[in-house]
Amino acid sequence: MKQKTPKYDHRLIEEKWQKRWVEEKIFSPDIKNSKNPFYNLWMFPYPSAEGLHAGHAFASTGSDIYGRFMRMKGKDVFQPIGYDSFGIHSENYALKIGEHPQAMLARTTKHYEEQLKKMGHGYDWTRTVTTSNPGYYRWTQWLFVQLFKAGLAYQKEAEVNFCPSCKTVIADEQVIAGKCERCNSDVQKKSLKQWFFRITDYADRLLEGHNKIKWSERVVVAQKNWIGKSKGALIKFPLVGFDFSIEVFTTRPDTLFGVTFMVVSPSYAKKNLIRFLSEGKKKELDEYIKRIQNIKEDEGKEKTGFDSGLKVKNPADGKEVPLFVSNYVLDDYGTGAVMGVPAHDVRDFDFAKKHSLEIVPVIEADWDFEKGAYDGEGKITNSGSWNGKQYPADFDFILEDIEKKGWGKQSFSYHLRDWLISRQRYWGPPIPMIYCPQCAKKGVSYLTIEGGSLRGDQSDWDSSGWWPVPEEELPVLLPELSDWKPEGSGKGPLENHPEFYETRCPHCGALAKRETDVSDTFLDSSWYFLRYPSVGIDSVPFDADITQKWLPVDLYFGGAEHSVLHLMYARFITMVLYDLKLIDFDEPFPFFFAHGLMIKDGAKMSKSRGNVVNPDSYIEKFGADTLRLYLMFMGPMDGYPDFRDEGIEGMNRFVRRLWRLLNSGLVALDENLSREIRIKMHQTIKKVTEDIERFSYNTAIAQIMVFVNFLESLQGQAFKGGKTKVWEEAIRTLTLLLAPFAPHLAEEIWQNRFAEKGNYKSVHFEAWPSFNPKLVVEEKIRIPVQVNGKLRSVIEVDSDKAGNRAFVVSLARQDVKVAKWITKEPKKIVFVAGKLLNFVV
RNA sequence: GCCGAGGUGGCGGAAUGGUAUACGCGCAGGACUUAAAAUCCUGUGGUCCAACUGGAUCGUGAGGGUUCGAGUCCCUCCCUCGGCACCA
Repeated sequence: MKQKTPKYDHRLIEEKWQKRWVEEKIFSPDIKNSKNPFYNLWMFPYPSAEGLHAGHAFASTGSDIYGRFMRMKGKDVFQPIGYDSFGIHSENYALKIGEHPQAMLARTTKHYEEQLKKMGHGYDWTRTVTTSNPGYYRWTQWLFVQLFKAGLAYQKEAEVNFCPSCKTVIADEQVIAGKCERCNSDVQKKSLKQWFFRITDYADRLLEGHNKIKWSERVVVAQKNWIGKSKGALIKFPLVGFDFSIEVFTTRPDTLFGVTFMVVSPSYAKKNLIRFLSEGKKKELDEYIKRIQNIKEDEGKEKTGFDSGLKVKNPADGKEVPLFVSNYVLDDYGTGAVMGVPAHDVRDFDFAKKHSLEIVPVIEADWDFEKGAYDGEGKITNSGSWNGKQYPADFDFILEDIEKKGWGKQSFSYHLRDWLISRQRYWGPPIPMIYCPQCAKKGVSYLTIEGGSLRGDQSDWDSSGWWPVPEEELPVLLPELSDWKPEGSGKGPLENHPEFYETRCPHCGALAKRETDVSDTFLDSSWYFLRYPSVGIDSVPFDADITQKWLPVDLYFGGAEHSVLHLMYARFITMVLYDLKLIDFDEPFPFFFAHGLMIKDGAKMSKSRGNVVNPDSYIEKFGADTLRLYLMFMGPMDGYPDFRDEGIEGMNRFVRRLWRLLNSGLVALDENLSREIRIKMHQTIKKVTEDIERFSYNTAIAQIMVFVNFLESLQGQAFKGGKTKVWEEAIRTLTLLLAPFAPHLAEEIWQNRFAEKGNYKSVHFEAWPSFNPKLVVEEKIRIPVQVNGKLRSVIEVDSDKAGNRAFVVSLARQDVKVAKWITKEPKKIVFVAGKLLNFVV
C-alpha cells in the first residue's frame, strides 16, 4: 500500500500546535499541588526595541529542550518567562529611539512574546513577570527596605564610578576594563554620597557557597577572581616622632625585612596624615592631588609621588624608612598604605628606581622577579630565610611569628566592593527611603529607634534622619514624567519634581524628602526567580509554601557574561533572605549551565557588522523546528557555534526527509533486520538520553540522524511475509526522541499516528523512551587488531565471544593481514575484552 | 603580568588512554529532467604503490616523555579566545 506523503507545511503545523498548547495550558503546572516539581529557568531578557535575536533563540532553545526532556521524564516542569524591563538598558533604548520607556515597552514586550511563542518554547504564559510593573517593583522596594532594616543598606560618600554618557553612577561590577558595561563610555571617578549594599559582608559566604553548587567552572572562577580574597598580614609601622601607626596589608610578610620605604595614597595622606605634615609638605600634597586629578585614565599608570618628610619604623628590625605619597597606591584596596619592598615587588622596584631608594633583597629565590617565594596560596615554594633563619615550611608560620612578636596580625583582603545601588536615572524603582531633617538634627533614625542589626564598619555611615517608607505604603510609584531624561547633575530626574519628593516623615510627621534616585536594574533581577511561582499572589512577594515546593531553581540556564553581575547579586540577595529567615535555602541556583555565544559566519554578531541574525525570517522560511534543530546542531551548547545560512538549509533538508520517513507506511521486515533495527534504536535512545543530560545536544541530534539514515536505507527492503511491528516501534520511538528538539513536528506525527483519538494528550507528556542495556550490544563486534600498536586488521566476532581472549587471539592469527606482520613470536599480547587486540612483537 | 578555556579535514565539529575525522556543511562525479530547481546515488585528510576488493606511510599547534597503545596523561614552548589587573 503506497501512501502519499502529506506536504510539510511548517507554518500550518507550528501555528496549530502553538495555539493549542496555550489554549490547553499544558505548560502551566499545578503550582500548589505538584508532586514532582522541576523549576527550569532561563535568564529573562530585557525587551529591546530590536527584538529577540538568534543568540536569544540559541540560549532559550537550549533551556527549553532540557525542560521538555524533564517533562517527558515525568517531572512537573515549570518554565516561566518574563521581562527585565525596568532599568538603564531599557531606558537607554528609549532614549535612543526618542520614545518614552513606558510606551516603548508596551510595544516591545508584545513583540518579544510573539517571537518567543513562535519558537515553540514550553513557557507558562499564565505566570509572567515584568519588572517595571508596580505589582512587581513594589516588592523590589520591599526588598530594599528589608536590607536597610537589616543594616545592609547604607549611604556614604565615596569615590564612585560615574558614566558621563549614562549620566549616573554605576557599580564596580558594571565597569568593564574602565568602560561602562551598558554604553562602553570611559568611566570617571567622582566623590559622591550614594546608597550601597553591604555585599562585602558576604564575601566569604559567596566563596564558600561555590563548594555546594554545580556550576560551569569558568563562571565560578570568574566570581572567585572578582571577590579576590587574598591572605596576608596587617602590619603596624609607627610614625617616628608621633603617637600614630600606619597599618599596611601585605600578602608577602616574608619580605618584611626588605622594607626600605613606605607609600600611602594621596587621599590616605589627606585623611590621616595632614596633622603630621609640615606646612610646606601640606601644600605639596594639595598641589599633588590637584595634579593627579587632571591626569587622564591612560596616563595614570606612571608612578609619581613625593617624600612626605616623615619616617616610619619597621617593627621587625627597627629600621626607620622614609614615607612617600604616591598615586600607585590604591585607595580602596587594603589600607591605602603599602610597605615598599623593591627587591621583591616590581611596582616597588619601579618606584625605588625613580626616587633612588635602597633595594635590599631578603629572599634569593625571587630576586630576579621571576618567581615568588610565596605562591599566593599560603605555601612557600622556594627556600629562603625568615629573620635570619632558614625558611619554615609554610606561610602560616611567618604569620604566627608576626602575631607572636606583636608586629601585626593575620588578615584577609578582598577585591570585592560594596554594591552601589543608586542610579540618577528615571526608569527604575524609586529607592523607598525618606530623609527627615528634623530627625537628623536629633540624630534619630529608623535604626536608632527600632534597632535593627547593624553590621559592618559604621565609621563612615550616619543613618540619622533616614526612614524606610512604611511597607504598607509601597510601592512608591514612579510618576509619569515628560522630563524623564537624565541630566547628569548628580541627581536623577525625580529631583525636579517636588510633587514626588515632598512628603511627611513617617516618624515625626515633619516635612521630609523622598530619595529621588532609583535603584540599580540588577536589584530587579536579583529576586525575580522567587516571584514567578507566586505570580498572582499579591499579599507577599513570594508565598512560603509555594517557595518551599519550587525553589531553589532546579536548572538555571544563561550567559556567562553575568558571572559577577546578576549571578553574584542574586546569590547575595538569596543569602540575605535566608539570614532573615524568609526562605530556607541560601543558594538560588544549585545547578547553573553557562551557554556559549553564537557567532555568524565566523564573526561576533553586532549591529555595526550588520550580521545580527533575526530568527523571524528563518522561522518564516524553514519553521521553528528546523531553526531549533539547526541552532542545537551547530556545535556544543557552551561553545561559540557559527550560524551559517547553508547550514540551516542542510538542516531543512534533514527535516523534510524526517517528515517523509515519519509519514511513510510500515515496512515489513524479516527477523534479522528487525533485530538490527531494535539494536540501533536502543543505542539511539541511550545516546540521545545521555547526551541531553550533559547538554550535548549536537551529538544527540547527530545520533538521531544516524538512526534516520539507517531506517531510510532499509525502506526499500520490505520482506514478504515479514512483520511491521519493529518498524512501527522505531518510528514511534523516533517521534518521542525528536519531541524536545522539534516539538511541533513530533506533536503532529504523534497525534496523527500514535495518540489515542478523542482525548488530547500531548507528545510532550508521553514517557521518555527507555533503553535496554542488553539490546544496545551488536550481534557481531568488530575488534581492531594491532601489531605494535599499529592497526593491521579488523576482525568480526560474535558478541558473546568478544570477551574470550584465546578465541579472539587465535582468530586474529588466522587473519592474513595480521599474520603478515607477526614475523616472530609476540613478546606480549594486549587484549581489551570486546575492544581491541594488540600483538607486541 | 595573574587566572581560566582551547588549538583536530576546505568549514562547523565527533572521539570513557584503544579503528582519529562520527554527524552535518561545502566540493566533485553521476542519476532523474528538454533544462533548471528539488530529490536521490557515489566519492571526498596528505603522499606513494596498486588501479577490481586494495595496500604502505605520514597525520589532531611545535618539541620531548610515560605507555603494548596518546587528540586524550606528564614536561617545555608557541598561538587563539575569555576573565581580572598599579589588588601590595
